[in-house]
Amino acid sequence: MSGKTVLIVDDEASIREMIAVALEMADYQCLEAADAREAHALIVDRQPDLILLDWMLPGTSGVELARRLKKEEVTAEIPIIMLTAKVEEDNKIQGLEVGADDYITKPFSPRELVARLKAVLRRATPAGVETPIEVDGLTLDPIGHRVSSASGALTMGPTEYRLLQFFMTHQERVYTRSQLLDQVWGGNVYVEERTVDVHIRRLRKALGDRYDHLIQTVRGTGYRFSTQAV
Amino acid sequence: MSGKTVLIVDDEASIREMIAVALEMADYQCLEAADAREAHALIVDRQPDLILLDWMLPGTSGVELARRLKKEEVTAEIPIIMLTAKVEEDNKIQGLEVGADDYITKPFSPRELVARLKAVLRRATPAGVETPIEVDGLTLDPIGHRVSSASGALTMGPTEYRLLQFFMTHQERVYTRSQLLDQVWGGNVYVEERTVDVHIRRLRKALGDRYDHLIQTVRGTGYRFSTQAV
DNA sequence: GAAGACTGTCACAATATTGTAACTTTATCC
DNA sequence: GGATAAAGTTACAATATTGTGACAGTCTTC
Repeated sequence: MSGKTVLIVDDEASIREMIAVALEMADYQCLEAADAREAHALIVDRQPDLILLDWMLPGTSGVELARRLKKEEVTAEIPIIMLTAKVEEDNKIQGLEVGADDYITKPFSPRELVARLKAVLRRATPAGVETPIEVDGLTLDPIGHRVSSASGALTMGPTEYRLLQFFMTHQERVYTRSQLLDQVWGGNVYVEERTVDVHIRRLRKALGDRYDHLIQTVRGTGYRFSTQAV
Repeated sequence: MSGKTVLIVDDEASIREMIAVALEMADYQCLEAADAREAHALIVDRQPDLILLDWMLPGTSGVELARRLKKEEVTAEIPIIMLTAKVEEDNKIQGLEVGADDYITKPFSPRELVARLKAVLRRATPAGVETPIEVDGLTLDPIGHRVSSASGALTMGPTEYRLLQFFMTHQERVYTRSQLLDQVWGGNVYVEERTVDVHIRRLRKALGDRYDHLIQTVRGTGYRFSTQAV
């Protein structure tokens, strides 16, 4: 249910597959890329929660890719774990500079990989997730799993809650129905796009007259959470 | 059964493991962290009863970490024992300032470690844990191991008591079934998640109509103890 | 060693949530 | 202004989640 998405970037298919199998057993969803280009496309498209990046890559090196990713706004906050044959001090320093969050030296056990990965994700998430988010008196408290306004608590279904949480952490940006299905429903569900509309409707209803204008329709595209008038 | 949770923060895995083995034999549950970040994540996540902190840490020093922890509300009352190669007066003063509760100089015997640790825990517990907790007339008295309301004593099984105690010391926060199993049943038991539901039911029943609303169901997630209406 | 309390699990009941289809309303384009 | 596409709404059946009572095994207590 909490299935985070992990992007595996390595040029050896066998290694990718080995990792993917291990991660899927631990309920992570996997994406695979063999080089920097593929990686980049998948990141933009699927917005993984974590990137497993091989130190050596054909063309651009892993370090170089990491550096590029950390510079871009979209990808800057995605944690990166470097896979390296042998961490040398030099590498480590270079890696830390570009912002890798952890290192794993090959060969490694699946158990270790999953453990490290959990640790990194745990470290990475709290900042954003544990703090209550407030907009115009509408507050979402992720710790208590509550939404409230001045006039009291708002009740809504789990999906509406997740939808609102996603929107409040990604304000002022339009998402297509398909992106919302990916982000809120989680990767590989087979659900009609119009279903999003229905949940948007339910969310608006739960928010009430006072706040339903925050969920804005962008005709022909999707929806947006915005504090600015349409 | 009284298994307290101890967080070991040291960058050397071998030392961590040595300590962990010693503590586990003495019926403590151990968590391990190699650096300040991991430590922080684990503290937030698992809320240990005591922290064993190495003086020297990569990046942030142990002293610095201790200072930070003592400042934060969540962690301020968790006792800290510093591990140092050799306590010099200078260190000691610095350490006392940041609020470490004891020092142990490496190398130390497991026996000594456990003894010191017990002493610190004995000293530390009264403040936080032995004080009765009261909510809306419902009182849990950890010393007498009793729960009472205006209309008299409430009886419940041991598990229900621990569950209530956990909830009353962690109010307004949602816990998943798996987290409750970790926290209330204790780390490594293999029990069905639905068992939590049954004990929640028993606890609610024991609390009676007057108080059972304090245990709230958060559909799709878990349970929460809250004085606020749903 | 028997009575009683406590636990964990199961099966079934009670609810809440979900996705979809069908229908209505609103915006857009010519 | 009418045709057409897109989004809003509602109702409903299917599904998922939680509540509840019962039961057998285990541990306590006297």
